[in-house]
Amino acid sequence: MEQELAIELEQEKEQEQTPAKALSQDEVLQAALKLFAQKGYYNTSLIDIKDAVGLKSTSGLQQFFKTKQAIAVALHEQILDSFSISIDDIRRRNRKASEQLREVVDLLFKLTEEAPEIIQFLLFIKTSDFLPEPKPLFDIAAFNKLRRIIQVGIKEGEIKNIDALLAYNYFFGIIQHTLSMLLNDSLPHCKDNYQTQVWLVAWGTIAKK
Amino acid sequence: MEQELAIELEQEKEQEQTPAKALSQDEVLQAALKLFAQKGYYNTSLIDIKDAVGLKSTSGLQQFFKTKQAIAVALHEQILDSFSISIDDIRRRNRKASEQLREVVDLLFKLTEEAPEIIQFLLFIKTSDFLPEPKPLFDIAAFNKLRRIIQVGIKEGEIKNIDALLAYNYFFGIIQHTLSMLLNDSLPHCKDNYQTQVWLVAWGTIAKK
DNA sequence: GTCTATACGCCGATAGAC
DNA sequence: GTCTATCGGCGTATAGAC
Repeated sequence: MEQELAIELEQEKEQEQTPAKALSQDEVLQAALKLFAQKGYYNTSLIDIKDAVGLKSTSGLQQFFKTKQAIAVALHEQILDSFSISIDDIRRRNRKASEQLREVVDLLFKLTEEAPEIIQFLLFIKTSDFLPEPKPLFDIAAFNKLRRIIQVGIKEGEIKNIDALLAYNYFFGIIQHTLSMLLNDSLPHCKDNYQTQVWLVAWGTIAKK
Repeated sequence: MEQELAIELEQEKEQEQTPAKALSQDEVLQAALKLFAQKGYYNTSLIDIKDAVGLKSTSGLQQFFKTKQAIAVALHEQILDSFSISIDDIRRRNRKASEQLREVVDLLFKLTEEAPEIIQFLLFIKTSDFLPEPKPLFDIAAFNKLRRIIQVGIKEGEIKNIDALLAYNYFFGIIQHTLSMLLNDSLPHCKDNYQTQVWLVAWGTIAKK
């Protein structure tokens, strides 16, 4: 009896390779992010998520998030907010639109290398999968900040005097498509090469000649 | 008795407002296309589809397609094939890469106006939703034909001497992003305006100056 | 041959007891 | 936090009505 109990405790100890703490909300989000990015929202079940964080039952997730949808929504907000903050930071540290956009592009490429799931989620997740009605572009803070950069660039004479939305479209159309191909392994990953080259072309579509 | 029969025949006749036939495979595909484009693959149930084609039971769909997945696959093939054929036609009728690409762009804009579901499906559906393993880009005939146009353009000196994949990336990055915004109503629909303007910018990224 | 009604099996999300 | 139970929805299979 006592032995059996000891063994059970032993096993329990081994399971908790994570030293002491139980489980943090952020671990759940991180695990979900990976899974959503890999397999998509609908192909990811709560069972997958609970496995990824080493829980025995999906019920354990409920302390953090009531529903699977709530996980995706939280993730979405967190990533967009974080990106938005990065943009603020970039705008603070640089004055010219060209510099700001260059840093944004650098950030996106860096993330694509180091945390592809984030880019996957940021650019290619269909929010309609987990949001009742997809948020219009203009309600997204990060988008508006990028547009702002372009508007200022136009006013300051750095960027061609065209509709800011069109300019956004040209510039980020190229960037986004490039990232997409990188994520697919359709383009080889010698990043330093592209990064400058792609930047030059994208900037060339909107720069005042 | 005879009267009843007569009435029944009468009713039957009225039901068949579609002259004679009951339900065609293409009707199913068309209905599914609309639904998939609107709500996505997973948010569309067979019940939605059967409602859309006016059936009383989902079983009626099985005469055409064994499974829901089979519907999506058939749709995917049909659209890609049709697009591929259009490209062949365009290549036959034009000799210069610039003319060919211009016509491809015109076609895409036209479809975006007249049959947005097709563009939605063509450009923005995640094939991994219904294909066990997503087809690599290089196995898609239409993609390779577009790339071919660019390769020839490079050889003939029309297009800058850069990697054909990168050129594809620049050109269609802009086009695709534009179509995406049109589908979202993020860009107003005064197409004649954009179409030429967007084309010029996209072509400018790859044209030999 | 074309469609309906019904039923089965499965899985996922959620709630409650322990 | 875990386990168990429930509930609902979906895709699919079958048998039969017209």
